[in-house]
Amino acid sequence: MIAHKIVPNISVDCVIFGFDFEKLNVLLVEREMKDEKTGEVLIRDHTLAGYHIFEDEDLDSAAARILKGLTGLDNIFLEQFGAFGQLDRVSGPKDKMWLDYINKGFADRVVTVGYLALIDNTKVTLTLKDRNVAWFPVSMVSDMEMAFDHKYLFYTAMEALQRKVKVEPIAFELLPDYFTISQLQKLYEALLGTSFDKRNFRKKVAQMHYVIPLRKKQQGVPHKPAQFYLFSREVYDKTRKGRISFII
Amino acid sequence: MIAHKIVPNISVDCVIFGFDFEKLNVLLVEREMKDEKTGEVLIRDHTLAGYHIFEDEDLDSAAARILKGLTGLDNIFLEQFGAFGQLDRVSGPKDKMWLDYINKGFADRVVTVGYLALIDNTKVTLTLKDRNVAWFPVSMVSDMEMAFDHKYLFYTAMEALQRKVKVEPIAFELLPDYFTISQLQKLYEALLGTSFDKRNFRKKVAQMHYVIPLRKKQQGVPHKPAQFYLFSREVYDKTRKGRISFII
DNA sequence: TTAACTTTGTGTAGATAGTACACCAACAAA
DNA sequence: TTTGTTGGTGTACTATCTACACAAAGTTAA
Repeated sequence: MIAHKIVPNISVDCVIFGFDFEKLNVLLVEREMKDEKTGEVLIRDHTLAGYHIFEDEDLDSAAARILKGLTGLDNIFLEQFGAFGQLDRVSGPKDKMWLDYINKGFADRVVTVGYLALIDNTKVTLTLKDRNVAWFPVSMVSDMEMAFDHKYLFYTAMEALQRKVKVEPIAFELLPDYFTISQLQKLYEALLGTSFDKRNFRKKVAQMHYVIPLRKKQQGVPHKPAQFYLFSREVYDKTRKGRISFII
Repeated sequence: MIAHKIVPNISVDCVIFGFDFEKLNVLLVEREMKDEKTGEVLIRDHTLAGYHIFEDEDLDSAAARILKGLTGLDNIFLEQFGAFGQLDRVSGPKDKMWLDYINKGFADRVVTVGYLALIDNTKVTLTLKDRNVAWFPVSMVSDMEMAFDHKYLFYTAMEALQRKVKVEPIAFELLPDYFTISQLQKLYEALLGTSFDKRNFRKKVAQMHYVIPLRKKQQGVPHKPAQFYLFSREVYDKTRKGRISFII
């Protein structure tokens, strides 16, 4: 293992979203610091998955590295949602104390680049055990204490996600390869915080020729089994209409 | 004037767009370097408006500072479109030579944050004289030589602009306070590289209640004078419909 | 084996928005 | 008064959006 030199004033933070067929979740890392003598808990809050970039790696690679380290996953949807450089973003009292404590040679002034990651929950959950990493419902974030400006980063990521999801077929990144229309609908409802009429939603999906029905059906469910579908990016790219819709 | 210390490895670059009622333009700075002895031109190309951030300023302020320095304008639409951190982004042969030449203590590895600025051409043009700064039609950029990865930044900004313009009422930032519908149509056509049917376009504008007709008309034009309109952000914010339009 | 439960999956009618298309009106200049 | 130029309007057709109710296909429990 090569020791990489970090860039002390540039970091990358990942807002990692997952969907459990019920609600949208975000992956957070617990940050804890105890008084060495008394054992008193001085800091216990959460941070996004992030780290400083290395001197010999670009931003996207740094984000991918962090994601892989935490989830074991490769080839994940990962996209920038902004750069953050407020002067005081890492200098709250707890944050100062923390940086002192871990003593890694990070600068006082750090610009971070935010990445948003969408992962298929069914493929993870395992690698996380015995680490201080866990999924939290996005609705819970408002009540949590978070390090640095990470709560702000989270909400910025959330807004970016809601904007993108209306305009690009990225929601599928949060679903397994095979999914039902109901699952897709629940996902959009969770993402946008709304609810849709079932028949109208399905009519819409029927127009998306890149959402392709399979011969497979659910099995063992105590109700009428649903049909599985898959998302085809090839079909999407081919049939995509460059529609212009001014906002009214 | 206080001397600010720069951050050697973080910069901001502004892609400044303007509209002259005919086409979309971008503001570029000429970069020239001559051999000290022979006078031979070693470098003559263009860069975006950019500079390293200062230690005591955040990213948005740095972008605003750069914009003000170049155009004299304040309160300009200015929005991030990405962060760029490729390892080799400032290390082409000419770029190395240039950085050596200007010798400002910039790092070899620089992460830049791209900002896109939209300005009302009628308010500038003046302050630019006797500087190596000029407007270029965006269609001309493909044939120009540009410093660093600035051509790539430009195209990324262009795509971001085209995306945003379909979904947010930011095009108005490129027009004067009062404008005609034809000017608005030409602007959208220039931005998106398409053309629209006049009647349908005007029907659409009529639905945008935030585009408000004035009593004023054009004067001194050798044809039927057009009515002026203005954009009202207040009305926009009030009447905005949170429409969801999945892409098909 | 029947009944109860749960989720799937379907159609229609009215309203709204999108598209394609041609001509007269108002002004300046010659 | 004619010419040139841009501004400004309406209609018929199609596509999409919205609101809304009930039978079908499974499992489970009586």
